[in-house]
Amino acid sequence: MRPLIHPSIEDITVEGILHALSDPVRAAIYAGLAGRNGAICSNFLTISDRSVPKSTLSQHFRALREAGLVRSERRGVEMHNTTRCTEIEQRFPGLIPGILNAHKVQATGQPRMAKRKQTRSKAA
Amino acid sequence: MRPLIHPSIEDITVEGILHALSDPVRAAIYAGLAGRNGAICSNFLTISDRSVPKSTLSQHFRALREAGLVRSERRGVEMHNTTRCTEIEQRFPGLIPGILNAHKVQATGQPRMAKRKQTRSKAA
DNA sequence: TCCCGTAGTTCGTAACTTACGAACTATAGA
DNA sequence: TCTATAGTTCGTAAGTTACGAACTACGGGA
Repeated sequence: MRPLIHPSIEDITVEGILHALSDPVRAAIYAGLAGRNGAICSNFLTISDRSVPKSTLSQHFRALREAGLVRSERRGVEMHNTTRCTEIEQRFPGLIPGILNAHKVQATGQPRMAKRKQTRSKAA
Repeated sequence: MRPLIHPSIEDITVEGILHALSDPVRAAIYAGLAGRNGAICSNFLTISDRSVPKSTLSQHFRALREAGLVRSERRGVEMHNTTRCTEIEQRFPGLIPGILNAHKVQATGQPRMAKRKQTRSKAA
């Protein structure tokens, strides 16, 4: 089994991060990891009411890891994953919060359709 | 020639935005558009010291447009393109600035490698 | 009105990427 | 050692992307 690849902070690219998080499953996994403080892969076999095959899940974790978003560590038979958001925040301030917030807005449908609440922007 | 497709603001997705901007050429085009206030496609036939074929460029503009990032308008024989960042900022606050800033950080190699300039953060 | 030049689009195809099942490796515990 | 659990890798089918060639759209003469 080939060793886990974790890019050093200065090798992390914006393109890599955006690409990794442009997939809805990976974005959900990442948001899930950021919510708790770490989790094992199999916690995400079901995510957003959708079941994800084990092999696909493994590839998604690899993508997140190699983009530098996640740190994975073997603990016995399990793989423990945590986000690297503190590091990334230092290198690219505002990037991850902006993305996570946008995903949240989209999921909860906030500005979406402006449910008769509409921050009273020029009531025209 | 099929008509230009501009998604309405509530149909714009985070995944779409991230995917569109995860391509270095598209990210550069978008940053270029955000810098000036609008430009025509052929302004980007050369970008980041790299020449981009016309057909590829056209596809990139289509991708940006259909992700909701750019508005294109025919003006005579040219296509005038502007970013939709004000709209997007309302729906996904902080997303676009975070991404643009991250690209800038990466391009100017700020935290990256800390070229002996290093904003004198704890001189250790 | 016709013709030409410029700006951008579409089509076809070759190259690349992704998803997932089957078969595998790694570890813990009995 | 045997078994169960957790995750990885491989092969392949399906999807996506890049780019040249051929096209459409528009403006400006003559």
